[in-house]
Amino acid sequence: MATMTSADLRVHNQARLLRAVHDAPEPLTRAAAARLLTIGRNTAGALVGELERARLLHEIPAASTGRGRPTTLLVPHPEGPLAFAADIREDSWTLAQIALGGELTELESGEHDRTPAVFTQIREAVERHATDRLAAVGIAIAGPIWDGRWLHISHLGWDAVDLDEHLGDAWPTVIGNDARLAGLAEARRGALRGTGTAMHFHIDFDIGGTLLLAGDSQGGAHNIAGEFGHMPLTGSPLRCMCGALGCWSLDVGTNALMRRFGKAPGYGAGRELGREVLRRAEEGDAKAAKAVDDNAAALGRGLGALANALDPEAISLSGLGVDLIRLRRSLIEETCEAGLMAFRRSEAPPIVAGTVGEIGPLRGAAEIAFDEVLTPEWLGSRL
Amino acid sequence: MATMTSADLRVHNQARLLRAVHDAPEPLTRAAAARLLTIGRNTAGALVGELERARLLHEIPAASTGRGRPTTLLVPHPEGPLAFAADIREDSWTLAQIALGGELTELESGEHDRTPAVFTQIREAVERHATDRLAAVGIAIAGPIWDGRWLHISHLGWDAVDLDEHLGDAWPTVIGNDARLAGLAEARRGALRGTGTAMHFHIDFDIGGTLLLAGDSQGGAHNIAGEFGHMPLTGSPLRCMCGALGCWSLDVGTNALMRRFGKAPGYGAGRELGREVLRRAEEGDAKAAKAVDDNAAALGRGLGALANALDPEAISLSGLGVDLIRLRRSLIEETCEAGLMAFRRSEAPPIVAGTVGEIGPLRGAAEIAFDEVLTPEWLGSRL
DNA sequence: GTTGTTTTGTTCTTACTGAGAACATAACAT
DNA sequence: ATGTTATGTTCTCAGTAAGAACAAAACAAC
Repeated sequence: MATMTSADLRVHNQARLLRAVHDAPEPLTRAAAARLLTIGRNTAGALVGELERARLLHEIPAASTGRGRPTTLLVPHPEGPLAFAADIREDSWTLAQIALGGELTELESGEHDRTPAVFTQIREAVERHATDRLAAVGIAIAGPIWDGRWLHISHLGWDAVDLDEHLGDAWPTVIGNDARLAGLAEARRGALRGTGTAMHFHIDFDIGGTLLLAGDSQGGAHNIAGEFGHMPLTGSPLRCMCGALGCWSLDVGTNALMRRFGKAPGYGAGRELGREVLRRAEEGDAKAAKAVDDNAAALGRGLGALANALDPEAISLSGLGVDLIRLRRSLIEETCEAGLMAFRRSEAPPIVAGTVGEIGPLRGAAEIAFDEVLTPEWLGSRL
Repeated sequence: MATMTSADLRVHNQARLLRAVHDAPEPLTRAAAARLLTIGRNTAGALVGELERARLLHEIPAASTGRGRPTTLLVPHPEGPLAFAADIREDSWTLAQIALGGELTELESGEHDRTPAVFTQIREAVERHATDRLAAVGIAIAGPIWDGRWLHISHLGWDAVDLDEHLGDAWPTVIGNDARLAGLAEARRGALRGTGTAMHFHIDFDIGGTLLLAGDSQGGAHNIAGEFGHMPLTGSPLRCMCGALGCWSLDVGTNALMRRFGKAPGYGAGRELGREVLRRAEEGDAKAAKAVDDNAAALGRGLGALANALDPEAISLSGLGVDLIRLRRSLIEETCEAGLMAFRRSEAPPIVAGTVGEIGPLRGAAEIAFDEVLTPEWLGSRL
């Protein structure tokens, strides 16, 4: 609960208004915004007027919906702030531009050589596209990031890469784990919208996720929470490359599928094989089907355990998880239920596929970038 | 972010002030409170004045500490609101009265027959002691409580006891799981004070806990989060009485100790045996020592897994956990570290004994009761 | 013992906020 | 053409916290 003076009040309400516009699934009218924030029409008019003059919001005539004087639609200002979001995958990257409200435009993409030089590539791409409107940059990457600075990405051989050496400070830059950001995207604009407590899991080579509380991804002490894949939830006897024993990720994800077919669980190289296993399972190949079964069962078992601990309203999945729901929904639900405490079974959390899709990490990166902007502090300096 | 008018501002700041007084480890002076809330001395004077007139705060001369005009100490008003807190254990209960700031006075205690009749006993005890000052009642009990209403306490044979049938509505009443409330007490007034992200585990017959974010215990969708003991973290092959398989609680806690000595893991009956095992282990009995070793190792293993997932700043333990830290600190730390992802090991979260002690659940119950009071809504109605 | 220093309390003014009432306006319905 | 409905606009008003200036109460230094 921050300090609040009568002058801060205005900025506070303007931040609420901008947040409402940004979060709304469809453009908000000025009248609807006033109702949503429970402020008077006069106050709404004053707030919007100042935000328009600050080139943050723009009003356009709204199509009339019935009786009553027509109102205006609140849309991002044509000269308003933009966020850039980058998604770094195992050998490629994408840069996109996002406006207030979430409109996303892809700017550029490329390949990289699996070294931290990718950050230079991205920085240069940002510089190519940057204008005065660029307010913040968000980056999604697969791997843990200690305190937003130290990268520990075992499959790229990055041990403790110092981001401060690779990112410029020309723009406020925030970075997050791809699984966390995919979850954040679902919570803000996808399947988990409106939930109080929810969980998201992104299944790729391994499994990562995030606890979402009221639309916010929980970062923990070092902004490195969410490594649910590195809990021993399925009794695997194997040692994980993270250093611990029996991690859930050894049984769920593309690596787990690959291991079934005698391939070393390399990262980045085996995504095609993973897809192939799914395809063969769909076509009736028994060995592939068994591998998918085991993957789904291990997924369900872990979800049940985590639901006991964290009591989510809903659980969403992205990446391979979407395929697993499509192919093995009932198996996942049964194993999840078996792992739930008995009294929870009658109201088990729904397990749903994410609706944001492949661009989840990119969207999530845009969200954390805009979170830097939609603050009373930033707003106060802009007005 | 709630609606805020210039009139709400006053109540908002008064709530902040009362919260500061309640949370402060030592009585706050008016001048210190003004600095803490970063409000002017004039504003502080006005706020305190109104709170004094509303019989919420009282000012007494403060001992002077050096130069400068003497200030006043902000203490609870002699006619101010009180919370009652009850702690229900397996065969006994305690009722206490708590004032703003946390001063706790035990009122009454008794035994019960392990049926929901205990709630009638407590209600009658509350009525015996209630005055106009009683503002809210908080209850701690060992077992999950669905949506604050349905109790599922297997060791008492309570399947879905409806609290609404057993608690009156004469006072606002809130109820919480004892492990969660012990954790809340540590976060507000104990070893976890000031942490952003922390975890607490209460080890009794089994193990329960809570995730604490900025001093708040996370309840989940049905206020029933925190059943970390019912995750399969240690690879136990046994079925748990919760209905799931391989729960952590099968390896940690008094029940786990008892099982080692051929006793059925009953609840409530075996606490003495648990203490006896600890005593014998301290005296050098090999079998007892091994049982304690296994308990501590299983504890550490689970803590490591959970630290990977939730990235706590610190972990505190209560109940049997305090003894385990005393007797087997290094074993717990080693097994925890072995379960951590390698890159986390250099900055593993400290594992500390709770400092609130046995009355943790009672203190936590008082906190949730006062949380009902220290809101802008309650305050607004009182002023 | 006098004087200066430091900290806090008190008073008054001021800039600013959002609410509310009254009225104006622009659509649709009859 | 007239009434209804929802929204925009203008003005007044009660209320907030900040800031400046001053008063008061303690200690420190000489």
